[in-house]
Amino acid sequence: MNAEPGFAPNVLAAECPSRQVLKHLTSQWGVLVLLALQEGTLRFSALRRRVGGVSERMLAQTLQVLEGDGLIRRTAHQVVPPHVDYALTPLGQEAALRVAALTGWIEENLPAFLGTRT
Amino acid sequence: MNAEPGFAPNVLAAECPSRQVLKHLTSQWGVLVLLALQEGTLRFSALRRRVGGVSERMLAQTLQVLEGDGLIRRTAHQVVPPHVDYALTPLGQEAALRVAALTGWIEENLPAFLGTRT
DNA sequence: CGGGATACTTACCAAAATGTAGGCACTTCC
DNA sequence: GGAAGTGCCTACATTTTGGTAAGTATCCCG
Repeated sequence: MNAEPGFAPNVLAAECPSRQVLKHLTSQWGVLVLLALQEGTLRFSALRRRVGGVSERMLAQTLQVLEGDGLIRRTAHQVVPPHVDYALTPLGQEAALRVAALTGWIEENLPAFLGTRT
Repeated sequence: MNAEPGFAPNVLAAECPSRQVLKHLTSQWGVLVLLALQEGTLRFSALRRRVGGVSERMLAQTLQVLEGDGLIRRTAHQVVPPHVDYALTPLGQEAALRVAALTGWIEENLPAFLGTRT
């Protein structure tokens, strides 16, 4: 399909916009949120409980960034006790796959890492 | 082999040591260094030129962290104009594969990301 | 012999990331 | 009525990250 960028995206180039996306995706909490949402839609406080150690502030901020990149979809139900849920978009699901591949590999090889440190 | 951890590594848990490894691997410069070294051994200044926008300070720091995690191997040749090269260890190569899968996907889908932002 | 390259380190400083604490508006549960 | 839960936001403080500049020792190039 078309795709005539005039330039090839390259993360090794400082000016490439892909750098920003990379930064968002690989941010401390970005990775974990993607991972948590891979299992299904979650609401704010459930997400907060799922992702160990995240503060409300950082969770809210991270969610906004990821939503801005089109990776997650935020749905607010106008009911009295606020009810909002977050889910991955198709794009987000693809991203989550790659992220999960990385984190899964880390978990599997954790002994190897712990071993290198005496 | 054996593998009776007594606990399952889980990045979603705040106390899990895998969190540290994840942080190193997904750090701004960590990702890019892994990527750059995937193509082959490089020496310090070549690496610096390869990774756009990195400062000497951050490159040196990043290399030390990744070396500490056993992802890269540093080899210093004791010659008068200093000559040091950096290469991926087998563990580092596996990590680089996953990281490259993520960055490659980002580069391919960059138009989709740029599109979400009006 | 001055300038540049090599591979760093250290000191100093600015900027970004992140945590803490409190507020808001309203409901339900006890 | 009072406490807790919901989904945030804002202000303030601290921690981490990252940049700049300079120093080090030695060699090669012109």
